[in-house]
Amino acid sequence: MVRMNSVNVGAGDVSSVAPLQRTALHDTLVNHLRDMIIEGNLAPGSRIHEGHLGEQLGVSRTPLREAIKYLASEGLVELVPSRGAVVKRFSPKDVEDMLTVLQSMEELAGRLACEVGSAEEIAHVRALHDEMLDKYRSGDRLNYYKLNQAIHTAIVQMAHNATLSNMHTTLQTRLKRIRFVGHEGPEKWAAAVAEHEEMIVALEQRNKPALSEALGRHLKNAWERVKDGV
Amino acid sequence: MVRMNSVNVGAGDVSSVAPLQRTALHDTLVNHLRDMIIEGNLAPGSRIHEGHLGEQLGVSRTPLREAIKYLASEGLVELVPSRGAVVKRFSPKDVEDMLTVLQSMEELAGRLACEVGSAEEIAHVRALHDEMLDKYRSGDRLNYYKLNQAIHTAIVQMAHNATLSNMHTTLQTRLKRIRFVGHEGPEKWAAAVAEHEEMIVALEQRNKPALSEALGRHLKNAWERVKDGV
DNA sequence: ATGGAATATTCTGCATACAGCATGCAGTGC
DNA sequence: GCACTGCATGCTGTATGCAGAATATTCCAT
Repeated sequence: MVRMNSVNVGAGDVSSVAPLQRTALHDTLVNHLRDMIIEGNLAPGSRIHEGHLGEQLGVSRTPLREAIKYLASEGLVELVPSRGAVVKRFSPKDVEDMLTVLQSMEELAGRLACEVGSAEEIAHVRALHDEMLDKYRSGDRLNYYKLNQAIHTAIVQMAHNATLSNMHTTLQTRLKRIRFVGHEGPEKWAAAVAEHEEMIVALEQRNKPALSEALGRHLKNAWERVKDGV
Repeated sequence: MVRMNSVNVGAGDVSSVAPLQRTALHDTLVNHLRDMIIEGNLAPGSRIHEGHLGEQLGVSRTPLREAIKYLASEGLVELVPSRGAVVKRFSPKDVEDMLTVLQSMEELAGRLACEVGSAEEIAHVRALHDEMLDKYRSGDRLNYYKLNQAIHTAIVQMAHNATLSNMHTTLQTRLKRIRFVGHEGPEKWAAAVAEHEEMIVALEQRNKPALSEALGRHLKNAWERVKDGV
């Protein structure tokens, strides 16, 4: 759940020289595997073959295994003793459960954001929103989707609560696999955009209950909209 | 965050022979290290020396490293590239953040428990509560504490939401290190017990808002009570 | 032909070995 | 006397090797 810190160890930092980003192999693998799972390259329910996968990626089994353990804790894979790791398969009930928690988190984040978010942060979210509207108008679904996610993430970030951010990210990641399926029709899409507009307004007014309620409703509706596609 | 399943793989399960509990070393280590961290055997901020620790526990570095990666994802340790793992140190702000999220989760759990909890489950919680009262009256702090935790866990369990349970457990574990410090005085202790009584009543009446509110207030107060001790 | 047992194979789990990076210390130049 | 460089040491990160479990295969019996 907590993303690993790629701490930059600049011994004697000279003025403003950017310290180079060091990355351990197992860390890289965590991200790579996560992407593979989300994008479906590693199908749910399928076993992860350390030997093959390692060879395919050009790494030995050790860092690969370490990455798998990390993802197991994140809930993306399941560890079966003596049989290795399996990409976790989520039942509809699992997904509903996650959404319930995610909704609760976003509602909390909304309230906190209204309290402690800075004017700059709010402006930033507004900017993202406007950009998203552009993508909506031009029918650019992929970038619409990305900005959509970015907005939700930004609002959670505004709560300035590290634990909340981490857990939200974890859930959002798990659900990405599901949500990506959601290619809703024009009218549903319009409804989603309208909800976003509501959210932004509530945020700009720092209207806690309104934002919280809008976020909750938005998520609930988002699920209703894509439900059939799962 | 998700506890590893120690799945019992009985190849050819004969009638009702208890399948032997297979446990992988890295899994065992996860639990062991977690306990060590919670109990303070591994001090916050201290580096984890793979060589020494492994020798001390009688295991090689490989499963130890795997366990560390798992705990890193859980947020109990931090991975520093090329310098290994460090037991995470939580700032007061971190603790407050965790409690904010924990509170939100318990409130949610309370609402769900009122909805979907069975009568048996409610009776079970009541039993735990009565037992806890016994410990309170006899001044048995340790068992009081354990039952206290058990009650909160049981209520969350009643929500029948796996994700919520897992995340709640993760947070509760992280905070255990902190909460254990809480040796409050008699009057504060009495207040905590009173709050619990309130919770049970609300649960038995399936009074959603009341239970949710009581849980939230209880946690907030619990924090106020032990705050100074941190 | 089919079910089952014995065997062969494959894969996981753990240990060990090796390479590279971090850190502390001594030595040298200013 | 101070700072910087270069070396030595220790630890992390990765690869490989080996033992045991799980699974696939084959062969025999019915």
